[in-house]
Amino acid sequence: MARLPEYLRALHNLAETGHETISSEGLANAAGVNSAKLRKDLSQLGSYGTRGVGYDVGLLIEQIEYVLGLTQRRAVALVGVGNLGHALAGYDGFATRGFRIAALFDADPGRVGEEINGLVVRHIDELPQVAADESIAIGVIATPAAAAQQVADQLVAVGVTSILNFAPCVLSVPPGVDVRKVDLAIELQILSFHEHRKASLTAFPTTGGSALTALPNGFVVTESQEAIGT
Amino acid sequence: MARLPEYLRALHNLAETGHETISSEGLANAAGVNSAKLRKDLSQLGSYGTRGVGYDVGLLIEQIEYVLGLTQRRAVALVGVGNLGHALAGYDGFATRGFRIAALFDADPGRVGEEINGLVVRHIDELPQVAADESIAIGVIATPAAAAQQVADQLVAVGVTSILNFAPCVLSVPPGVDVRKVDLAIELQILSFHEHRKASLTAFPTTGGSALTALPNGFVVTESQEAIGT
DNA sequence: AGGCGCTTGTGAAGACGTGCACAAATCGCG
DNA sequence: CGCGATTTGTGCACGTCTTCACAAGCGCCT
Repeated sequence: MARLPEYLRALHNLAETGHETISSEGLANAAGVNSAKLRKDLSQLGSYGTRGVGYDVGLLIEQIEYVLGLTQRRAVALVGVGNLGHALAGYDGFATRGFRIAALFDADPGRVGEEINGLVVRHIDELPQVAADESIAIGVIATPAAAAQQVADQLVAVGVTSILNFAPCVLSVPPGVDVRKVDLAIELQILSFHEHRKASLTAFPTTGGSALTALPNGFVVTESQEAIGT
Repeated sequence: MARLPEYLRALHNLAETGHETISSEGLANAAGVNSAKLRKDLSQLGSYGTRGVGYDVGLLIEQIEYVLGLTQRRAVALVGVGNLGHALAGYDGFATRGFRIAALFDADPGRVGEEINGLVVRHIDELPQVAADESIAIGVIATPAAAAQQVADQLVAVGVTSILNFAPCVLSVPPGVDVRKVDLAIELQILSFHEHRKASLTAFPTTGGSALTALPNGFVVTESQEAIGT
């Protein structure tokens, strides 16, 4: 389930503040979800808490990390060291949450050789050699949209089976390869939609706005703050 | 609907390549969704294509932009000019897709005064004055998790009603304020989960892996490449 | 003018996720 | 040792989203 990482983060917070056990309601609050949903998610894990007491924080962390495959520190290849790629290369959230950026690549010869956070940027053509040394299963694409598909093909060719794509385009990959897409502009556009809806609702509180302003069969958006699918 | 921005991007691509009309199936392919789903989404818009022909690309772009509230260029305030915030401030995808970064803020005096992409970083305490000048409805939080809640409160206090949160924590905001969260590490962890699942499936193809490796009532994940909710 | 092929829009069925409400289980205390 | 307070795990019902399949409509060609 896609909510597990959120639970995991909340659990780490709780562990740091000294909690040894946590009730489903407490954890649900910390993760921003319904407590019944959380219990159902955790029950699917097969892991069990203790009735009357709650869940053992340490044990639950172990379980979730195991299910997420975080017991091994996974090597990630980052392609595209532009504006965004630069920030990603320096983002310590990856290192602290189970991942190791193993190599940086770019197609621009002007960027090759640059050192970021202790890692040297290599040319994308060196990808096969690097992949032969390190077992890289996850690739991150932070290139312009025009280059993304080609990079994806190259990643797949060297055995990458999971791709995190920041380029605003749809990638086509063979079956068995997972792609997750993060489009920052789309996130803002969704917020803009909410803004627009709110504005027209206050303007025409009874009608819900014109047929074009708000959608005919009124989109009622409940629980926000959840940007996770699949 | 949260898929509209994706359609919009695909439509812009089509417009640039000279298409004047597009069938639901063609657009569905470009956006990476099912054609029936796309038709249903568009029919809810109230906008109509022409049977036997398809949708008018230009008209559809107008309609979607209107529904998303992109007819006005929205002003965005970005708080936190660290690693990630720096990249966001320079990300031209915002400017080209309907948004204008109106102001940059940070709490670190050492960063105040720095100029990024033509904008000067101001101290977070100046937020009320800036908000008085410009009508800012959307805020982006790119601070460390420890500061995020406080920043969110400050944003809400000056009238921001939509927040895009990059900090790995849950924000609590009053009703009427929308929050979308993007956690880069979580995206990778979800991919890691897929990796783990794939690895155990190939190891034990018949059983689907041990009860802990893969989930008991096997998660079959279809259609990936969709990271949008709400 | 008429028919044919193509495409939209939508009804209906099915899958899926969500939340309630309660039984089962555990701990602590008298 | 037993009882009550508390919390998990889950059956059930409900609403939403997805997908199929097809009728209605439009343009083009003869």
